[in-house]
Amino acid sequence: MSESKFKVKYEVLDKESSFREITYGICGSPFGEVFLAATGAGICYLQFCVKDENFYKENLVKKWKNSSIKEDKEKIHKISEKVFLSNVKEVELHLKGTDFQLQVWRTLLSLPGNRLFFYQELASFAGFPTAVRAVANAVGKNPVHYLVPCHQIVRKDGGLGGYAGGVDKKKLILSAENLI
DNA sequence: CTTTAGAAACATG
DNA sequence: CATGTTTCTAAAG
Repeated sequence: MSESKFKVKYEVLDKESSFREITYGICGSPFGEVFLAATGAGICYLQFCVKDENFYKENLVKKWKNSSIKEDKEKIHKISEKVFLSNVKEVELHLKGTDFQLQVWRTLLSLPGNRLFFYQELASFAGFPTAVRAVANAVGKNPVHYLVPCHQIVRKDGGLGGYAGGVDKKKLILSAENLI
């Protein structure tokens, strides 16, 4: 299970992004409910629901300023099946962030899925061996949970570190993938 | 209204 | 306490 990683294509946007139509919705997953959103190009937002729907909607609007969002449960449901019941290994992501963030996320995506990593290791791989804190910061900003394996990164002192969806969820996913 | 400067914050070691 | 980046706020221009 941990061997099969997603193949991910992703696209980078400028700060002044062009108009996008974003579809969003809430759906189930093996790890609880998720808020999922996608542009025509791919998934741009995926978070485990720990707050109410409005919180994520606001976030979405804030991040993708020039875009309009609309709900489409069916479409989102379809996407989620592709992600979580993955017979399909290829998923399209549509990420937006600073160069630094993108590089960190890219590194995360290239990580082998069969073991844990320390924040420090990640920093080295990303090319910023001394910028651990900055990297951790970027990891926290990752808009697409689970696909970008931010849960695979842990503290060096044995602690789990943080997780936007809650540390419990982090633990849950890790044990489901036999990494812990 | 747009740009700039500075400070605080951050999922660490 | 250092590290490097982002984000927020306040003050200019």
